[in-house]
Amino acid sequence: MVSMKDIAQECGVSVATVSKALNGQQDISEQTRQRIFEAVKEMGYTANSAARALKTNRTYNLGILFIDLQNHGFMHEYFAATLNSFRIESERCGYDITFINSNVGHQNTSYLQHAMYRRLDGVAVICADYQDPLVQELIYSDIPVVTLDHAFYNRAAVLSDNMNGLEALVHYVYGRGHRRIAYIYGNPTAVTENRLRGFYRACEALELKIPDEYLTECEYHEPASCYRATKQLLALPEPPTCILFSDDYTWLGGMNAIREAGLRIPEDISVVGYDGVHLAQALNPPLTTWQQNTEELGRLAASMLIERIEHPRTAAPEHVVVTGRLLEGGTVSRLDAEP
Amino acid sequence: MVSMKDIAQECGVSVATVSKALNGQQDISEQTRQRIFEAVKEMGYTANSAARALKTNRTYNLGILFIDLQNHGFMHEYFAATLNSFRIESERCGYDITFINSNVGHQNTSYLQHAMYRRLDGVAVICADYQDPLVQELIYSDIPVVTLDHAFYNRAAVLSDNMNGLEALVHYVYGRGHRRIAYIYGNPTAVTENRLRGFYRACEALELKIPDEYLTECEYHEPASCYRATKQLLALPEPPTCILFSDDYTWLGGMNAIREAGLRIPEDISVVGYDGVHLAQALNPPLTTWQQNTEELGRLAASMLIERIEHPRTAAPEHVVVTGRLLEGGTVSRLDAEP
DNA sequence: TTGATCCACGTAAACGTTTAAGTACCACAA
DNA sequence: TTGTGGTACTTAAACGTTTACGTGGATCAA
Repeated sequence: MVSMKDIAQECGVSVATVSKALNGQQDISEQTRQRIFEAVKEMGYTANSAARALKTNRTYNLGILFIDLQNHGFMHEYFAATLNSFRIESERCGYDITFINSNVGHQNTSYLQHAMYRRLDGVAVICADYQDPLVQELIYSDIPVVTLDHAFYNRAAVLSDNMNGLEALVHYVYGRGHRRIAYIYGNPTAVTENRLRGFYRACEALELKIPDEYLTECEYHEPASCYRATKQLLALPEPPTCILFSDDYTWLGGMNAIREAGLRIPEDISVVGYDGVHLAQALNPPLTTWQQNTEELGRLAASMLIERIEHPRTAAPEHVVVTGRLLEGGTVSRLDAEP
Repeated sequence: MVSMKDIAQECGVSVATVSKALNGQQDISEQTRQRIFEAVKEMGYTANSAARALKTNRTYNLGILFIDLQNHGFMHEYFAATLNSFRIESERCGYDITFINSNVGHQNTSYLQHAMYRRLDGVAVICADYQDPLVQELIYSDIPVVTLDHAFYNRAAVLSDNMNGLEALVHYVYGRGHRRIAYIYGNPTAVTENRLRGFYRACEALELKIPDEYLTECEYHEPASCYRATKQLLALPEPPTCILFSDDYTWLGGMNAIREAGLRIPEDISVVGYDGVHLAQALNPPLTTWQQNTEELGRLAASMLIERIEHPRTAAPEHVVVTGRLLEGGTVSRLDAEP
């Protein structure tokens, strides 16, 4: 592989001169710079990132912690989309990304060790078990960190507005005349708890009395569990006129239960999802839901992280909230009479 | 950051001794080895991958070319799942992965240059425009390469059995009594052309005469375009009894058209997808489709690539075909009478 | 003429490893 | 005694960069 030494030899200059010419230093004459660039092209020189990293202590590599225990991997649209936009922004800024795992060189290591081994400039925690001590060790290390949907003290974070999102959804269906509103929420995490909080807040503001049976839990990303929960709701003596579902994917289980009961959407019952998954928008009618701004979440995570890497002193560890928006599909009817 | 030099000083040995101890060389006494490991733990030493790479010419980093022009990113389940299993297998073997792009250090470069800059040990082309000269430059470079769903001369490849898959689907619906079989295929790529070939082969073997109107194209990953194509099929004087769709996602457009026409699935019309997307299995009835073995595709791509990296002479550049399987959902009726 | 200034380049050390080759010491056989 | 062989290290060079500092020559003012 051709190195700077070869270029230097070819051009009859020192290695330092080649380095400076390629890095745009000012104390190189236009003539020799030209000569060097020509030689680089002709001989097919490519810089060696490892050597550069060794010398400069900068790898231009960002770590991503993306551990999902259920092993849906990139199949979860919310994370996939956020990850994608994180990647795009990183690349735009000249950074590559590396997934952090615990298998460095055939031996089991901690996430932090992996990050240190690769000398990552920074780390984004996109998806992980935040209770895991190994995750916390990484977050509270000396490496610049940004977390998604979880806020840590003195660490940067981007947060989707889960509480406001659910609040807005309740207000929306209320505005269309619904009073008997049920909520099938996902099993407890920081995210679902925030949504639940939003639900309560809206109910309080609207002075809505929601019976206990209207609030049920279902397993995250498990349509079958949602199917059962929906069935129970429909079997109530006084069933809800509108059901909020934990997320667009799980909702499919609910849809099956509703179809099976011979009910039409939205004529007989209204439904609302959460996420803005593509597929649910291809259905007829498209699902009314809350679309999280994944594009912005990923982009911001990357740019905040890079900011903290490149300007450690000026960039404070903020917690930024990204707002989503209502996707008004066709699954919420307008009720004229109030019960 | 603590380096080998610090460890050496602490233990009163040379740097070479530390290196050899850590790398499991045999000419180190058990005593000093112990001392060194203790110092490593106490002082918190982590090896520097850049320095190691510089010296050994091995980065234990695999490149992934994953360029989708439509920018669905990881949202496409087939690629997402394959990528995920590729990643898992790579990590199991001690490799990290790096996405190849064209933005190295703020300047526009070729894919090959990026790969060379990072000194990637090998590259997997998961998703890309294979006509692109920059992609071909990468594939025909000196770097070990494996491609997905495209075979190149003297290069390793893993291929999903698109032809057999579609052939099997036709045989399946034929076996259930269908004769008027339509196929809405995706716009031409190597993949869709193979599927179309499978369709023709099955028709030939079964001596099926398919009218021209039964074969229509629709835009890849565009439910709306599939919606229109389906509508046209349903409006024919003699509509098909079964429609094969290009893929599970696009099929949703077809589903809407069918629902809109007031037809029931599978009582009034049968449908078949391709891919085995999770969501389509959550519908009721679950879609009958061909499930590509993404887990195996990704795993094999990684292990073949690593094999070629670690044993360049013994590992020949094979083309391996991975077979999928029929997912028998509930969307194909059994026809008793033949038309 | 001298001395200051500037330009364009060279020198050399350093980053943290790996590894071929060398060496000091000891044990043991002849 | 000498020679041989093995063990457990050390030495030193090398990988490809970057960068602080040095330097020789040209220019120019006094």
